[in-house]
Amino acid sequence: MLNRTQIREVLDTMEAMYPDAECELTHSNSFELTIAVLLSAQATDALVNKVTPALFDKYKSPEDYLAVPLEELEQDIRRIGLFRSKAKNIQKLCRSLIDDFDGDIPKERDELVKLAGVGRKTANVVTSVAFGRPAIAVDTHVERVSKRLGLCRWKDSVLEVEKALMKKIPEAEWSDTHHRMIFFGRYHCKAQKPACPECPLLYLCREGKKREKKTAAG
DNA sequence: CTCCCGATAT
DNA sequence: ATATCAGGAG
Repeated sequence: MLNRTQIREVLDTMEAMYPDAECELTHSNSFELTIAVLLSAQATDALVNKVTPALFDKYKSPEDYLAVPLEELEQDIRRIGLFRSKAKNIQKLCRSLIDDFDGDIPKERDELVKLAGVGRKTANVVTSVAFGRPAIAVDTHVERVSKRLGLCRWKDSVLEVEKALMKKIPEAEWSDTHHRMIFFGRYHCKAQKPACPECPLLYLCREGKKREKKTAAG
């Protein structure tokens, strides 16, 4: 586990690497963002961004998504994967937006998670990106990076990772750090082929040092 | 815990 | 061929 000084070095290094890291899901309002994040479960942002332009052109309101048969919406998002459950969740989400939330995406996480297909991670993204609330959404990248660097314990659940990060990172830096960790994980500390040899954080990374030994021996 | 699931990288 | 991708529901 990293100490205070090391955590500061991690935050500063990531800021230097990705000073302008931000949400890469294309969207023009909180409703589109929520749909995009829901669709991005177990899919890459790049793929979601290929599908959403036509999708957002066709469906502009909750009513629009409810006006077509489920099968039609399924076909419109099929390429993203998990399309049956996602299509069903989108229509359920739109129904409850109209019935329970006056047609608007709620701003609080506790309200957001009541929507179908919206769990804690998606709610954190929406409340943070769309409404500027401080939050750390722990996705696959944030979890992997946090565990490799030692910002949390290896055995931590996703919620425990989030709590560890919120405790160790100043609240004012939550949202920026969150996006920088996404970029760091997506483009540098990748799941399959991490760039350890050229990593500025290798000196304090348990996992990176292990990998260095491995490649040196093998 | 399992299931959902196509696209892409390795 | 297999792993992974801005997870969530049952």
